[in-house]
Amino acid sequence: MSGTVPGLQEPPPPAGEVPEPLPEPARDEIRLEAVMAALSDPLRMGVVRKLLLESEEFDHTCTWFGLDRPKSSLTHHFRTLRDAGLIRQRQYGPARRNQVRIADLEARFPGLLRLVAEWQPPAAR
Amino acid sequence: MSGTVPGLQEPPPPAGEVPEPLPEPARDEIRLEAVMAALSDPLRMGVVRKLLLESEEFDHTCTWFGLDRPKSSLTHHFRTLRDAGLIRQRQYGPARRNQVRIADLEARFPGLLRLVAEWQPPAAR
DNA sequence: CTGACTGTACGAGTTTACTCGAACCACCGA
DNA sequence: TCGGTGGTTCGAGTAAACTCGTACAGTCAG
Repeated sequence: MSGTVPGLQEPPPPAGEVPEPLPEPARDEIRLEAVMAALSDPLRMGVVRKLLLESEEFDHTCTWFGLDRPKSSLTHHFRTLRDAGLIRQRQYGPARRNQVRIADLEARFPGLLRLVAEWQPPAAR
Repeated sequence: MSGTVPGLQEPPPPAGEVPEPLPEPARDEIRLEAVMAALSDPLRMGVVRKLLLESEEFDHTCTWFGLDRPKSSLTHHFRTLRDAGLIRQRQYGPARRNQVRIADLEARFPGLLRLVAEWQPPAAR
């Protein structure tokens, strides 16, 4: 595809046991208004959408998304997504890999992820 | 049901011609992230949910919702909902009546209104 | 051990949203 | 004409969110 964005190629996580997820709300604790608030930011909406559309077999680190923001900003946004229950984060050595909690979200708010996947960014970045 | 909330009984709008809607985004201009931001506030989520569940033949004024907030606050929240494209407002004499833009929202974000209708408020007010 | 890599924690500045009082306006009925 | 009702606008205070630099911590390869 377009080769401008770095990091689209990323090695899979080291094979072996899967680390435990970082602290996150249980399925029944995910609140719709918190999910809405998390998705009201275009950057975060784009993160979830990209994970839904382009992640293949394995989950990805924060740098895979090619966002040109400082690391502390990315930490903030990914933590917001995790606190809202949208993504799950696992620590693979030094890297932290992200995936969408598809089963939990589909069970709790069916159809919502489809809207995110079909979302059109306001301006092509 | 519970008789604590005032204004559940409300007369229908005066019969006759229907006023034009107040300025609002066209169907294709409704942005998902703006809708999410509007629904991230529990008060506004409750407004849309109540309209979906309890409005019957006609649309309702702001006081029908029984919200104990100053009028200027309600103006702010209803304007936020209208700017995001969630509700349509029409001026009936001195009163302003609200309805959910069901057809527009269902066409643009199918399934989203169902999530709002099934939403559970964090604490029963 | 040292450096590269990924990411956190803290703190501060800036912006945005929410909240509300006060003054005002339009309409309607008596 | 005079309230009462329903709602707006302005402005300001407060709270929350976003943004980011700096410093630091853990892992891994050499």
